[in-house]
Amino acid sequence: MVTMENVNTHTNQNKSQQTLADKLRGVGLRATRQRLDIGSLLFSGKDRHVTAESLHDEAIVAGMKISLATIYNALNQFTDVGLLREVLVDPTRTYFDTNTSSHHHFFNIDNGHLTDIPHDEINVSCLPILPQGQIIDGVDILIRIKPEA
Amino acid sequence: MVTMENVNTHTNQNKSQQTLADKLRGVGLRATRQRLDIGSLLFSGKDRHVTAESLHDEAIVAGMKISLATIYNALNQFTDVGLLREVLVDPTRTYFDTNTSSHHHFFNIDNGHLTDIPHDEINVSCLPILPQGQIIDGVDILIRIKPEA
DNA sequence: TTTTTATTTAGAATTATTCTAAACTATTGA
DNA sequence: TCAATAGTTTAGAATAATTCTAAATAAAAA
Repeated sequence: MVTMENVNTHTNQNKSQQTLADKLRGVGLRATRQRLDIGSLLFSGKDRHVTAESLHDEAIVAGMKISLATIYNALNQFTDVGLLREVLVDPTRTYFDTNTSSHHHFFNIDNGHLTDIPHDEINVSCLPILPQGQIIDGVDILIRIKPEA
Repeated sequence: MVTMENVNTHTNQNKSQQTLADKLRGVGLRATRQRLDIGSLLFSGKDRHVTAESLHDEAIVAGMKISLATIYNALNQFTDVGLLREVLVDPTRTYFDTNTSSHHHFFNIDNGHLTDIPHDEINVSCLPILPQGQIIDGVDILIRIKPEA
């Protein structure tokens, strides 16, 4: 029996889900429905900044059946394997960034909005002397901005 | 009656507490015993990075009678008036820095140790275009370091 | 298939932090 | 100096983000 549920509709959605499944297996994670759903929200084009809560709300609105615990698990796993990156801006909640390339952030202290600064638009010069025997793991630059006047 | 408790012992401790009292009144805070105690731990020479918990532990060891809630209150008030500065390095707890001048941080991801980078040892060039109508409130640079090899 | 191993999830637990409201203390002004 | 007032401290409750537990479920392997 063929229903709408098992017909392959050949949409872009399907195609990107397929790619995503490979991506997940490639990092040693099973391509479960929940992870594919989360991935479809996170990795469909534009870069995003989400919290566990915001992503869960979004998933629910999109009609996905998924628990908050699973969102937390997935965000942490995705971060562990390098599919996401944590951004520290607010001590009360963790933000995750789908852009894992080297770049920095503007944080609007007025409305809590976070935006990327392209890598080539900022530059740290005159790097300080590192403590003995230590090497750099990463550099995070956060520019807090606010409305003029 | 004169006891050890109300004799002025003319120590450096006393002197710095006096200065501190003025500092507190200068920012509109009453110079209570608790705030003086906390201040004596925070502002006695070298710059420090503390959490509410670590400072409370330290105060207890020093024999000070002070509640954790008061530590939280004081750290937040001191931050509000510019005597301290918050540093975001760990999503699970807030660090406070007694160095409020413009500077940045090394964060040792191996042991969680935080150290200052003097202002003149680091430098951001080529500042990115700000979103329309926004101005910079501050710039935080965090360099994550780890043991070599 | 059947078995094994990973994943999901509800709900409990944990943890940092804030809140509440009552007791206390510094400051003000008579 | 002393009472009135306004700010402070604190125990303990409350909150909120996140993790944990253990049982049910689903994916992969045999």
